[in-house]
Amino acid sequence: MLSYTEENYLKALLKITFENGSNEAGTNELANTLVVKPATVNDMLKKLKEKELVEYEKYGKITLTSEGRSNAIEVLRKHRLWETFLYEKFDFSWDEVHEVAEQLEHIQSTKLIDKLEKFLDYPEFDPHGDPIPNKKGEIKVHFKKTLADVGVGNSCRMVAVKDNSSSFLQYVVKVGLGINNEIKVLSRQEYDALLVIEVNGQLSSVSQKFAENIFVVCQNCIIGKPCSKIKCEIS
Amino acid sequence: MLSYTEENYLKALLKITFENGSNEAGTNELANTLVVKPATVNDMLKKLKEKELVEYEKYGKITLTSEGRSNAIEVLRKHRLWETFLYEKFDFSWDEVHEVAEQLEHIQSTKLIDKLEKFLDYPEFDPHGDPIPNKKGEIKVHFKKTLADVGVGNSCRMVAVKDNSSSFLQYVVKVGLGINNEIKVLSRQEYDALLVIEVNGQLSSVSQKFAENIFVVCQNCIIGKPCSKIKCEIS
DNA sequence: TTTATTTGTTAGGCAAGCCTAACTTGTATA
DNA sequence: TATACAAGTTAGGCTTGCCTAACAAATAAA
Repeated sequence: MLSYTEENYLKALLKITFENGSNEAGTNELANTLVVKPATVNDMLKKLKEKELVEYEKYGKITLTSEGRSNAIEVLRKHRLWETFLYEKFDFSWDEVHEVAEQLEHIQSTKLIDKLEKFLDYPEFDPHGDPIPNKKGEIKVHFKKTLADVGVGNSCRMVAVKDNSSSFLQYVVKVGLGINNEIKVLSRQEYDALLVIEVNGQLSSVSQKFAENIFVVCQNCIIGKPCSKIKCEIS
Repeated sequence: MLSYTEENYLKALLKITFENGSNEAGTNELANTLVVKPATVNDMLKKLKEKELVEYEKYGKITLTSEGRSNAIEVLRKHRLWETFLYEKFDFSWDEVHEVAEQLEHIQSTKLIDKLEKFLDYPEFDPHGDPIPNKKGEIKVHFKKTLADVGVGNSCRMVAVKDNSSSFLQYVVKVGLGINNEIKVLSRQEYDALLVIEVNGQLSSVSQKFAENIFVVCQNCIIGKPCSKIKCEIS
């Protein structure tokens, strides 16, 4: 049985290795993600190595073992199922679900999670558009591009966000955006890539940074199928 | 913000004082309930006193302050709402709900609990028949008698159990009993008060100890209204 | 009322997770 | 290649929540 803290370390490692597009992570990187000091991470790494959940040598890189990885995926699965539940059944807004799901993801009960999944009718994506691992730990590989990649005059549909910070999510809502909303790119400033977009008739200017955090599919794409060369490697 | 452990101490105090029919508890008693050593309880009592959640002097009795009590009731409310949820929506059996609810009761989110309550349509009693405190912390006073109080030849309806141990609950199921089932008392042995009861046509012999742990209402009673002089003082 | 037993307290210790401060190793840059 | 900076490590310390062992107080029994 893993502690709440151990689960969070594994989950953070999964997140980092996914974002890096490799299967390696560093001590500082992990410390930043978890908002603790590198020294603390070092202690924990010894424990996780002892339990054969990570591979790791002094001054080397950290990788998840397959045991560690499957534990991390299980936590991710719970997190995303709970997010979906809160969003769909309890009218939580899009930017509220994360915080509560952070707590719920640590509840230990296989039966509960299986029932939850069934109750939600086996969803494949959470409210942020991220794929939900199935019971076997399989994750749909998800090909995505961002709003920053869409050409002027073209339309796309939002499927997910990259940044889950509350400030970002609130901004997204302010712009009038939500999952499955259509976005039309009206112009792009040469100098700083500032975009003017249209969402449900509402015009907004958004920065490049903002646009890079909005995952989209183009008009002929289907969620879960390739829609560009930009591969979002979750699995 | 209270820790998981602090919440459990307060909840245990509420339970003990309820069972004692007084508002006092002792160190050993609390240690037994929480399955820790008295010395550990002593440490925690100092902390809870510091936080003004309990009143307590050296070698004296422990009582909850109104602040401590309302915290404890909040935990109890969450516990019972989650039990109801698991039982009604996720097909958990009667004896499975407790363990998972023990974890869920510590999730911090007022919105979540309010939505949960609404989702369940403001239930007044949990699957064990125990009253669910409302948002203000009010608990329906519940007058109950037990199966041991029912006269030979009379019928009653089960509304709750006193003992929540898994072994007891499994035994209850084995006898064919569940909430709202009608029980007919066919005979009572003079010597040891052994009862023969009939539930859905099934005859069983049950001990006095067993019978004392089954709360019932008699035929003309309504749950939540007095049905005997035996008062079950939860509030 | 004296003694035995139960109940409660104190002191000192341990593991988990966190910290700071000082150090070492690795790597990028002049 | 020398050096400076970033990344990682170690040592020692803190809090929380638990423990055991020894002791003190209260209560029940003789």
